[in-house]
Amino acid sequence: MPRNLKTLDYAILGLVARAPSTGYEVSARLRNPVGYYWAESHGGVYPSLRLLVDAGWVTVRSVPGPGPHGKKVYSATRAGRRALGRWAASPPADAPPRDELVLKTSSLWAADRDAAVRMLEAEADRWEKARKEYAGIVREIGADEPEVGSARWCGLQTALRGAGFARGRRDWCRQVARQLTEDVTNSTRRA
Amino acid sequence: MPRNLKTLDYAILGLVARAPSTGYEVSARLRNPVGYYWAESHGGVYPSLRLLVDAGWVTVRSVPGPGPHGKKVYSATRAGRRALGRWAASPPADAPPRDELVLKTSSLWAADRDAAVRMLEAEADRWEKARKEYAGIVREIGADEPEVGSARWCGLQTALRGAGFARGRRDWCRQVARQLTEDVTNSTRRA
DNA sequence: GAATGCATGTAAATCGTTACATGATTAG
DNA sequence: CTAATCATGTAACGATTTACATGCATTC
Repeated sequence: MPRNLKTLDYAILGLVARAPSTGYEVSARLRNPVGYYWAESHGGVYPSLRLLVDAGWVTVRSVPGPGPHGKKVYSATRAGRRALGRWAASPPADAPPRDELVLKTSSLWAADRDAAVRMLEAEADRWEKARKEYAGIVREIGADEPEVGSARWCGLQTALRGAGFARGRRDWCRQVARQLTEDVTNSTRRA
Repeated sequence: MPRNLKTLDYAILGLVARAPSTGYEVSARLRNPVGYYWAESHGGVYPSLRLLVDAGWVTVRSVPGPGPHGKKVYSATRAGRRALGRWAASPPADAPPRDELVLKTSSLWAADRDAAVRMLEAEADRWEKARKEYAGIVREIGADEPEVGSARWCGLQTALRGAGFARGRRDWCRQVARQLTEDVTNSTRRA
């Protein structure tokens, strides 16, 4: 067996299992929509596709196309779809959380009060924008009333989670900022 | 100037700015509580501390202690605290989201229905546990009514965010699982 | 006296990003 | 005819993790 599979490999397998694609298309979908919940750059795409082919989970079909290397369309095999399903239903690893905003918040006591408030308000705006974007996707997919358990329904669920996350974060930013501003007002009045 | 600073460097600066610590203590706090929002392993701690000292943001004091290297206590300088504050109030980079659970959910259409439901319910339980843990921290810090803008107040805000995140995720897992089970029931009845 | 915890540090391996290199096709 | 897009791939660099290596102090 070759190197063991990384999360990116399964992300790519999931894409070609939904629809046969070229590596280029995989890269594009990896940015959007996959990038919303699993962002990774394109560097590993072609090696990963080769690996999936070696594992027998994906097949390639070379067709004439642009560029010096032609064009290759990748599709998932039945074994690939089964492997994808097994992986998807297996418990996710404790995701290493990497939340720079929260980390920064934990050191905000060392910052200038106004600068902190400005940062938090800007973040609140950012997440409100993100929330709207997710809500749009939810409306779009939801309009079709996709069958429960279908691929589109899965996409709807992930967008719903995105919207919930963005809303929660927006509200949190606003609350933290409000406390900071109200405290400034009180101190000024008291002084 | 040496290599430019990484997020880990600021995380460590934030720790020694709160309280003078040894590298070992920094490692421990990096797991808990920092690990809740910025998990990273200990490999880079000592190089990072050296870097912070070189930058003039942290000072070392060697004291006799266990081990072949003795013991070194690191503290932040005033310049270090100012740098920390500037960093904390600067807008966070678009964090590349890495949410394995959501990624898996997007491929759940390929999975066995029961296995999917089991996974989601297990995740819901996990996040309910996490939520309780965060709620306990919130109660603990909140009991002191820390001054707005203080270091402890910042810790309270991060714990509140953790609790909100865990609650949102728990509810989402439950909803997705419920839809999946109810659909199975309907199909069975109809059949 | 054995295990655990404190304490420092390094090295190798892996993982991921960015930049590079090439070139056909299509739209303006 | 020029720019953008489609398309494949590699190489170098940087960041992270894991494993290693050492040894004092304390508790059981």
